[in-house]
Amino acid sequence: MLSEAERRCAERQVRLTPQRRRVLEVIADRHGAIGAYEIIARLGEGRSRPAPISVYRALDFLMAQGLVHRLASLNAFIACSGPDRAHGAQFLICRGCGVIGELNDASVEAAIGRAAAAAGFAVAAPLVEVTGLCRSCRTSDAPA
Amino acid sequence: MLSEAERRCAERQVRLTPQRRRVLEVIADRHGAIGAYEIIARLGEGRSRPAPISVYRALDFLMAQGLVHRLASLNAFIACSGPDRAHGAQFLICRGCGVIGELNDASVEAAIGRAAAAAGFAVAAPLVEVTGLCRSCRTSDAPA
DNA sequence: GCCCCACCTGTTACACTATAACATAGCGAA
DNA sequence: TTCGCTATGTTATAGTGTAACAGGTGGGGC
Ligand SMILES: [Zn+2]
Ligand SMILES: [Zn+2]
Ligand SMILES: [Zn+2]
Ligand SMILES: [Zn+2]
Repeated sequence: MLSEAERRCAERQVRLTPQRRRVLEVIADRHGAIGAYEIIARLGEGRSRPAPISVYRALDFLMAQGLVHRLASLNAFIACSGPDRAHGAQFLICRGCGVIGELNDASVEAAIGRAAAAAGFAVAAPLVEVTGLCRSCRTSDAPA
Repeated sequence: MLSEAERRCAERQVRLTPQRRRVLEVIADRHGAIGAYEIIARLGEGRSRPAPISVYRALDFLMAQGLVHRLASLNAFIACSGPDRAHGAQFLICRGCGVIGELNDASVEAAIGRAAAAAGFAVAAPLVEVTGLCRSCRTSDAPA
C-alpha cells in the first residue's frame, strides 16, 4: 500500500515527503476512519507534536493524489482502498461497529450522473456516504 | 411552507414552538444553505442573541421532523424542498454560484440500495451530496 | 559554483462548528 | 395542585479547520 503510494507519486512527479508519508501510514494503520486531531496525537507520540495546519496540509496533498478520502459525515479521513483509478467516493458506514467499506459502484455513479444531467447539472465530485448496519452487526442485532 | 410545517408538526403531535419556528423561518428565507452561526446572528438582530446550543437544539428538532436537512460537506443547513414524504437527502451543490438543488431521485436511492445489499449492508440513511456546476454556471463558464 | 524560484514546513494565532452539564421555566395530565 | 415531561437558558468547553507570515530545502539555469 505504501509502495503503491510511492509509485503513484513518482509517476505523477509529486513528492511523497517523509511527513506526508507518516500521515499516510497513520491513516492506513487504522483500519477505518481517523480524525485529524487523532493523527496529530499519533504523530506526536515520539517526536514533537506537529501543528494542526501541518497535518491538514499533508491531508490536502494525499487527497489530491487520491490516496486518502475525507468522510464529511464523520469529519474523518480514510485510506483509499483502491487508489489505482480515479473515482468518486462512496462509503458504507456501519453505525454498529464503525467499520467502513468503500464501494465505488459504477451503477450508483451512473444513476447520479443521469439524475444530475436531467437537472442540467454537471457533476464534478459526487459524494456518497451511507449509514447503516454491516452484515455482522445486522445479524447480531436481531430484533427483540 | 411554514403552514405546511405547522400542519406536519400538529399531525405528529410535536410542538413547533416560537423559537423553533423562527429558526425554520431564517433557514427558509435564505434560498440555499446557511450555517448555524449565521442563523444565530440573524436571530440576534433584534432580540438578544441566542446561545449556540439553543439553535442546535432547534435544528435537531427540525431535522427529526424532516423539515430541514444538514449538508455535511458544507457544515450548513437547508430547508427541505418537499417535506411531505420521507426521503434520504440528495443534493446538487453548485460550486459556481452556491445554489443548491434537492434531488431525491428514486433510481439513485435504488442503485445505492442494490450496491449496499450486494455487500450485505442494510441502508439506514443514505447521504448524497454532489458538487458541480448548475446549468447557468456551466454555460457562463465557457472554456477560454 | 551561484542564484533564483518553486515547493515544503514551522510558528503563531485565530475562526468556525458543536456539545456537556446543570439550572430554570412552561405546560398538560392525574 | 402537584407531578413529570419537554423546552429553554447559562456557562463553559470540546472539536475541527485556516490565515498570515517566516524560514528552510532542493533542483535547474546562468
Ligand atoms: Zn478510494
Ligand atoms: Zn458493523
Ligand atoms: Zn428534503
Ligand atoms: Zn451555479
